[in-house]
Amino acid sequence: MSNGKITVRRVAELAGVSPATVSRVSRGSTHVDPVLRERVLRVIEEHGYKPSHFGRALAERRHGALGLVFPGLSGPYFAELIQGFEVQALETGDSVLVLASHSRDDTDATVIDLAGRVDGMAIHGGTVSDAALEKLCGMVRVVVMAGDTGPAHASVRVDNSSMRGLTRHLLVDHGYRRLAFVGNPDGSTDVTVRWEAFLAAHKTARRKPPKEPVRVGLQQSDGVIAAKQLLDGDEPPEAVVCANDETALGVMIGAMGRGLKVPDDIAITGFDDMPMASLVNPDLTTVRQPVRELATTTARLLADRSPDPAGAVLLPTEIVLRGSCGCRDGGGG
Amino acid sequence: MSNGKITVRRVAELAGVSPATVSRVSRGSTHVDPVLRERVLRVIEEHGYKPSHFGRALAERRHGALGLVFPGLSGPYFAELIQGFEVQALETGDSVLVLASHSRDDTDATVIDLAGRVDGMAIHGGTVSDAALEKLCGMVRVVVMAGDTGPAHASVRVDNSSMRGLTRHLLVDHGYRRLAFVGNPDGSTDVTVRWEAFLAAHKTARRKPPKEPVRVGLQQSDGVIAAKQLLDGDEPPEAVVCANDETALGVMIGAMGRGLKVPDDIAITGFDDMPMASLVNPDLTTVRQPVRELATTTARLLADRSPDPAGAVLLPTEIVLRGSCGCRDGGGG
DNA sequence: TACGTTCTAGAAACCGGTTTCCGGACCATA
DNA sequence: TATGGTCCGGAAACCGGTTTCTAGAACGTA
Repeated sequence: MSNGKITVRRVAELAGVSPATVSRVSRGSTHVDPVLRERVLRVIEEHGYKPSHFGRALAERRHGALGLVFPGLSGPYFAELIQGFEVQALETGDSVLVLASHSRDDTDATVIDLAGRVDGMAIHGGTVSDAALEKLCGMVRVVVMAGDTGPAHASVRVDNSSMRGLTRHLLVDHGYRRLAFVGNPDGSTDVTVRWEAFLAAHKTARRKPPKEPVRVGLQQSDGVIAAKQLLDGDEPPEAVVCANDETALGVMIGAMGRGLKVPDDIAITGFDDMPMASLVNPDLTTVRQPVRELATTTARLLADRSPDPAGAVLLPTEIVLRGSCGCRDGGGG
Repeated sequence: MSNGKITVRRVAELAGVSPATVSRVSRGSTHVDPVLRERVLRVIEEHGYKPSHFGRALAERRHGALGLVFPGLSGPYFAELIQGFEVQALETGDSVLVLASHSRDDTDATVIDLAGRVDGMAIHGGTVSDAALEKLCGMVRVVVMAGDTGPAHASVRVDNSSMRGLTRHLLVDHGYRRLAFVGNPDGSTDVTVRWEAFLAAHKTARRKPPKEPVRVGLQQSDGVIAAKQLLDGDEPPEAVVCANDETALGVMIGAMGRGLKVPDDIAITGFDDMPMASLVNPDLTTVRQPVRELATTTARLLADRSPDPAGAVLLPTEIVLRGSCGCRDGGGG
């Protein structure tokens, strides 16, 4: 009925009490005479009074909202991330403001603006410039996820070093010679670290350094593009190490489309262990990372109003050996 | 420096003017003496004054934010949707609050709460109950996207009836007998309409009604699950019509994993025309729908402060015939 | 009966901008 | 010089809750 336009003072008037009492009742806090409380509650019920977020936010000096900044979302990874973050935020009664716009240059200004309407911000690695990040830390509580750790902000990330063990597995256990890396190390912190771990594994195994990575995005379609580049050229690799499962699936689709057999003709690995990984044939060797936990931990850190400013959480990952690398040949079919 | 804690009155004090003048300068609106303006601007610059969204929202009686309610996001469709929506919202200076939580029962309450902090809400079809929707319409401007059209709210949707032409193509042009439908008609309005178009095409072609749909979700992994169900049973279909590209890809992966050839052994079609559709081998016959336009149109309708309350926008779609249905046999490789 | 304690409820200030209203200054014209 | 119009800037009210402060009532105790 009444367009949500009813205010404390109006309710107070209707119930014959003061605004203060209405506020007390609506917050359910301090002791109020049962008779008055009842009267106020009836008016609230009758007129559908909802306290305005404006006024409340202004008075409480808190927005009741968290910001979430992405590099442009796509794929199951970000879906899981946003969903986990949101569920956790709802838990504490916070709303979620997302910023997934892509253009890097105006993003800084947009991000700063966003900081003005939230109590805390979760920022995905590689999304904002260092200058902007520093400014943000001065404005609101900031948690960087899947990015660099720093002194001014807290961070939550996963242990990407499992990529080292996975690479070692391909080099040593399977004895593959030529490995290719698919993913852009300059694109995100995660990929940077995975690429470095890939390099390190080569060094440890005393192999000559691999070729330059195939610098593509993280979507399935990027995997198909990478496959074209890798498989149609001279000297295709024996194994393709992908920055995530999405691109690995894309590479696999590209390989199969060319009549190649996985893993006999070419081995492929991913990173994430998303649902599809265990459903393809052969099923995908990958690294399991706790994406949802990454999101919920971040949200929890932001909602937590404790004084400590920073801290670095590192979530464990686990290598999952399946058919696509050559283990259990023949796959799951 | 100053934790964003600086207020109009403080700036006014420092610049030796009244808060009113500061407000005027910061909004850049009415005529102010250049000398005073300059003085105020310098103080603003020096102390990094940013007007609080609280106060502004309260005074202007507008949040400067739009809500976006999803059934739980995943896949390129929702990624595109949220991104398009956000870009358009930023255009008008609005922030975006997303609600992607899945549990239907508490969602109603959450959605109502969300309505209290935004100026308008975009609601994806099949996300909230009719009762909640009605209540929302009384609170804020509402646009339903990809859902039912109604008298109280505006709506933007795509022309799903192309599914009818696509089905006809399979039945008549290719002469396939047994068609299977993958997707849950009770899951979303889009799928409902596509399923009905699928049925209608059978009736028009005077074929006997198809079997019950394979009721799975809209993700790639759901397609793999559907493939298992369809292909491992007796009497597999000659063609599989999927509710979207994601599941179609999943079915295709499942089919290939079983050694089947597409389209010779089994034809497959999708809906969306996402990037992957043209990259697989054979490339995917599908229906192109303008997802980004769906999002931007919705956001534009919400930002538009014109008085007309409702309206129904129907965006055109286009059948895209490629290799996976049997046209251009041999595919793109 | 008088005094002190406790508890409740209303008045008023406050959160931080915006905007209306009004007085004063400046300029032009009679 | 007097008067009318225009423009500018400050005081104050307002947006809608919350919270502190205080007055008064009720109750218990000396």
